[in-house]
Amino acid sequence: MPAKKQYWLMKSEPSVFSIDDLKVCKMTCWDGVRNYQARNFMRDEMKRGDGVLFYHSNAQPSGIAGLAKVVQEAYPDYTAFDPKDVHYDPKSNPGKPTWYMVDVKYIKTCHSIISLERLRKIAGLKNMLLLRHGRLSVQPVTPEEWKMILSLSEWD
DNA sequence: GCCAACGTTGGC
DNA sequence: GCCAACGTTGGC
Repeated sequence: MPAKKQYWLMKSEPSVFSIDDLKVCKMTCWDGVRNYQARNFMRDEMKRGDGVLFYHSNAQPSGIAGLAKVVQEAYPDYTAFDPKDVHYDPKSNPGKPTWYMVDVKYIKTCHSIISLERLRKIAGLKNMLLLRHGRLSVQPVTPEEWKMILSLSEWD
């Protein structure tokens, strides 16, 4: 019996990497996460097949832009070892990696962005981590929240 | 282990 | 570009 499907929200600045970029390349490694809480979710809990809400941060407007799914479970984020990479971490050690990433695959795009402003107005989402701990870049989403958010938009 | 200084995220 | 929230660092 397969493990129960879990759900996540992952943030990206669309000026760096947007849902349209993911649509074009179909799949990407989610590199550059340098926060321990976010790392722990990716490394310890994300499983192949889990659903991902692709969130645009620092955007006009910020909000949920599309859906993706986890296709490869955590492995070391090699950008941490590359001095030329913007996400280089001089303290990390290839023999004992600090940072991990997963691979995610494009599923579909929101007809129009589900803005943060709109999410805040929905009673059933009051306890969503996104609305309570704004800065966490990888965070769990409950099945109820997932279902409710999917019902808020048409999807291409 | 405390906490001030500092850096980063991300909404606006 | 501003700045609040909050994570990290390092002196003690």
